[in-house]
Amino acid sequence: MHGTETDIPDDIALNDMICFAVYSAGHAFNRVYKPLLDRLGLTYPQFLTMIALWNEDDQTVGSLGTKLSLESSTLTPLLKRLEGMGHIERHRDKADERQVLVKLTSQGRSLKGKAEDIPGCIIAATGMPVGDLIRLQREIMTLRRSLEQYAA
Amino acid sequence: MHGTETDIPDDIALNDMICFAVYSAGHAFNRVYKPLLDRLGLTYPQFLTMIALWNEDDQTVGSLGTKLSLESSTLTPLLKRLEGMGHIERHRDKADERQVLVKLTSQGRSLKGKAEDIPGCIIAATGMPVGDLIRLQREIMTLRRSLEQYAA
DNA sequence: TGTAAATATATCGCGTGCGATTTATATTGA
DNA sequence: TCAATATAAATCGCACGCGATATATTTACA
Repeated sequence: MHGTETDIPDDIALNDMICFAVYSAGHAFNRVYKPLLDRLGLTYPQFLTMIALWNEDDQTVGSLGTKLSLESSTLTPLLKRLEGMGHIERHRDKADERQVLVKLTSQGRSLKGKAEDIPGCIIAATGMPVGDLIRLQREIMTLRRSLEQYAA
Repeated sequence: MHGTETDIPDDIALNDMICFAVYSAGHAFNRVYKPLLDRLGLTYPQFLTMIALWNEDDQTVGSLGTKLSLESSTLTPLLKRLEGMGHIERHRDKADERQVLVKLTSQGRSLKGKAEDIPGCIIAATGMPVGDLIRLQREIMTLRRSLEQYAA
């Protein structure tokens, strides 16, 4: 019995698994983003990092990690690449030398302008009304919170 | 204006973006799966591949790639690792030597038994009623299909 | 005060994931 | 038939993503 409202399927089928739906939808998003982000010279995680900085400049690596749910082992090399491209600067915090502060350069700030049409493209790509999209987005964030709570 | 039903936000905010919701929910699933799959000695993509084979043995690399939305450049090394563990065998198709057929070994088949409690754990981790989960899963698959269509 | 514990970031190894290319085989059509 | 084209996997380079560990700095507290 598959797909009924109350039973857990006896056989595991990829297309009935919510984790696989999320996994493959993530890949699908990446494929839509790829040509849009190529114009900016950014990867998708780099783009997310820039968004976090456009919203709040001068953050520590840890603060970015919390917002993006990424470890320093992922962020440090990524930030070094953004620094190499000239979009950000990294400096140890004078008040607490353990921390590294990440700041946008003027180049990094101005990149935001080139990204302005991207959200509209993504919304178009989903083929869904914005209201449905917002509702779905909130449900997935709720799911994420439950999973994080369970994993912790 | 954020979060209204009709407007595209002026400022891009991570927590309002459906792509980020999907991206971070995917990571959250991975963190929940990690301890469960460690018992099987599998990674999450390896687990998905085994599920595809438990449902239909003796598939080509291309068929697995279609079902998992993965390229041969991802699958080939992954399948070699599964082969190295003794879960599968890979042989060129006699009828069409371009294709490689992937078959479960008896060890690979019996691994399914050790995975039987995993779906229940995942459902518990989501903290959602199964009915809601199925509905959400279908909505995300619909989203995925739209994105794939747009990317193509 | 001075040492143990905690905190923040960086480094390393391994497994994805994909675009671009290569190699081998099969199909097509002049 | 046989050369051009198409198809299927594999290979390579690069960028995540994380667990485990290392390093540096700060905090706690005996």
